[in-house]
Amino acid sequence: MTETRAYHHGDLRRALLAAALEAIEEVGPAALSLRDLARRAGVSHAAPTHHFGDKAGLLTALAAQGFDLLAQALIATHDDFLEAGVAYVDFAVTHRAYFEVMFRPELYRADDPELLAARERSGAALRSGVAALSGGGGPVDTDRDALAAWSIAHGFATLWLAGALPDRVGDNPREAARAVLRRLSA
Amino acid sequence: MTETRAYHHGDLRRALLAAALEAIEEVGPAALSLRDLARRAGVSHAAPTHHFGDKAGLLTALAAQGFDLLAQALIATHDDFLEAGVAYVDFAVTHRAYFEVMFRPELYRADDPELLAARERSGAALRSGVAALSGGGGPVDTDRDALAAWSIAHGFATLWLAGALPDRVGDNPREAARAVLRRLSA
DNA sequence: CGAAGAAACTTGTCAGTGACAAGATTGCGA
DNA sequence: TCGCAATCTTGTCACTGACAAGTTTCTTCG
Repeated sequence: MTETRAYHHGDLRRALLAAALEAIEEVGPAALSLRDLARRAGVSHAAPTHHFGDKAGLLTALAAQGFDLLAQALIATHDDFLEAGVAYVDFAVTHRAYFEVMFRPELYRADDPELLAARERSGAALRSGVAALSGGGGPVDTDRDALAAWSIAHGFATLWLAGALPDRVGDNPREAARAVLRRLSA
Repeated sequence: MTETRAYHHGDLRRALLAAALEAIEEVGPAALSLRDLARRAGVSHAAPTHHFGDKAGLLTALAAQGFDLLAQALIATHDDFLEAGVAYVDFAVTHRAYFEVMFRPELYRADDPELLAARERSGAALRSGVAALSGGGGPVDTDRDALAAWSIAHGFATLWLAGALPDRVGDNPREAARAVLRRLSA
């Protein structure tokens, strides 16, 4: 296992994405440096260009991958509203780097087809969970309910990540999120 | 009224903050360039340093001013929960540049005393509005209710700003926010 | 009034960055 | 095995934030 292999890294694209996740967790998506990623991967400063074109290209790939992972996490809750909300917050905290890129469309190409498809998959999974909640009879407005659910989960997640919440909320995001999300289903 | 006055702009600090608000609305807070602000204000590229030290200093001042404006907007709703929520969303949409900086603490000095004080004023105004809602008797948990209210308003606001919401939500943020916020008070 | 010192701003410079062009190396299919 | 395409490198440019040092204006105080 040689330490440095000249030319043909073998899996540079994947290595760069992994390095990007690390770097974003350290300095945030805005301060991300392509040259730093190249250094982390042990390649020259221009190597990333070949795989992603530019910085926005790399972040587009990351965002698409993130929406895909989020969709999977939501689907795994099997249309349980509360669990879907908790999973949403859990995803944001556990995959912070993904989440921070996903909702910053000015950093990537929001019209990328692959990304749009993955984004739609998460949206569908979310609505599906909400539809299960409001099945209890009476006139329901799934669209509005889904928007409310998405808002409360997304708001809690972003406030948590921004460190804006007071200490008394505790250090367990899943538990705290569950308590907050319950206010909506009550 | 001379067009260019050498030395002593007169109100450069304010001019730079105003230029920053403009620039952030155009390119976002991350892509903000101090040199661009200097050009907009008609001064040399190093002039901003004297007033703010560095980029983080400028954004700290902006964030503090933003929290102050938000607190005023919330206080003006006189402890009406729904109106406070609508005002929160309205602030985010109307003062997009402020809002985008305020909740990106990695961009500024989050331990700045003036900023902390302004932030605490908004927090108090928010809790005050929620306390008014839950005054209807029964066991109440104002902390948790305030967190839920903050989450849903903040989530809706950030999703709106990120352009993540589907078209069918419409183009009137106040109206759409009111419908969503009502799901919490019901 | 006027001089000293502080405040405000400028010019000059440096390392780091993203993007691009052009060239070198390697793997793969005909 | 030969040629070509994919992969990666070296070199370069304009731009940026930060800092150092100098210049101009304002203010305060003798």
